[in-house]
Amino acid sequence: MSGNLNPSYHHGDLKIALIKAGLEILAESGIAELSLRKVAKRAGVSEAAPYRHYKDKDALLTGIAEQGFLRLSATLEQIEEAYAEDASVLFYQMGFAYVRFARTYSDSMRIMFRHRTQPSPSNNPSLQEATDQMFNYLIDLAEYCQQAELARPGHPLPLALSYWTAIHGLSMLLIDHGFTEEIIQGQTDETLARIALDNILYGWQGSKTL
Amino acid sequence: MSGNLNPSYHHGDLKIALIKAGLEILAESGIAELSLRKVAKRAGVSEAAPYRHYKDKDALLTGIAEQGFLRLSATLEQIEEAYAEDASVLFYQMGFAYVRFARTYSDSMRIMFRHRTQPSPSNNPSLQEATDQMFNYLIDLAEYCQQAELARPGHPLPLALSYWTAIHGLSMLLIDHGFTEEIIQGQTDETLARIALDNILYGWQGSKTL
DNA sequence: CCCTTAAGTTAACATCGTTAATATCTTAAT
DNA sequence: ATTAAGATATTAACGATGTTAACTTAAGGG
Repeated sequence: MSGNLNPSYHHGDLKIALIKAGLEILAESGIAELSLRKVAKRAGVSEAAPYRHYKDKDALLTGIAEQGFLRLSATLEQIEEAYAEDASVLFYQMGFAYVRFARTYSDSMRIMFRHRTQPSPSNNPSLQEATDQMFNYLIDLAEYCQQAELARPGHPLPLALSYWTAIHGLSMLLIDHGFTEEIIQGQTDETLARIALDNILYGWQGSKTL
Repeated sequence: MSGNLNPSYHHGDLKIALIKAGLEILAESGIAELSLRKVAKRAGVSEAAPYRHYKDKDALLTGIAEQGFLRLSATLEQIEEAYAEDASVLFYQMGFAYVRFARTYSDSMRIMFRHRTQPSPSNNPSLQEATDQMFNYLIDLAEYCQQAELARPGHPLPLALSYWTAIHGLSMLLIDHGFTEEIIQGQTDETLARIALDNILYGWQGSKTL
């Protein structure tokens, strides 16, 4: 109950400490350096210790992904609070924030949206919850825009879905070099985000009706 | 000049054969089994032979990615030819085809759009060319839709960019389990694609003006 | 106090990417 | 035709990684 006499045994909260160690390595050295062994060493345990808490590396990565979704949620929440008064500003700022998050924590993004052999939602309720929490800020956004008559009425889900696919696609193409110079022509992230966001709102027919 | 007396030496077109072997492994066993050593063995050479033709594994993967872009281009070309007469149908069918390609060749997609340490376009002209060729079918699509007055006039590039980000984002979220059941609610790929595509065309304001 | 069980350790295995040293084939100049 | 040079391939080895097996230690309830 009191302090651990032998600190190498019964770490106490190793499961959480491993995720923390993983995030530190990610921030300091990037995804290429993120091995189970290094995570274990940084957490101060032996290389096989993580297996008492995570089935395999994939399971630990899922834990890290969950943290990523929580941080992204927190970011979007801040944006929502900051710009709640003006739905139009909120619409653009939330998109910018998503792209900025992807740029800043690109390795986290890759882990959050990496391929998982075992479909996560069914097998991992807490990851599912974190994902849904993030998505709910997009639902909120859609509803704000409906109230401000920026978006058609009806179910907000298809609106949020469209928003996510577009801004997520842009983010991933940006961080993984999917664009060639011929395509982006030297334009900044924000300019590209504005193009995508304008289109979400007005569509290809867009300026015709404006 | 005549037949190779010793078939283990001077394979002849090993550079191409390695990509072919990689694609075979990808199709048969998936990305998890795609190691340089296995690729080499399947091509009938020793494990270090690939290094005469590719700087490292990443370089071979880039070659495989290039093939992926060429195949995707070919797919989009077929769609363009099949539905050229009706821009609206072409608009939707091209999106469906992109999503279907992602589903069918999901491992190829992950390699095509994986993170590259050295930004590919500058260092790899042929990959850049393959990417641009694919994107040009989206430019074509935008121009068709402009002619049919489905899209506003002006530069087609922002239109194609919006299209790509949205349909690419949807595809990646689909194949890497980015969606939870709460979000997609059991809807088919095509239904989800239709939602995204409707939005590209009409935007969030969409049905209000229709 | 002992005994079960959870949690951690060490050792080992197979696989992987990569490099060094070596061997073999091809080619072109002599 | 000979041979030197260069391209291409092989074998052997190294270090790192994910993972498992066998063993050890700590914690807590009867």
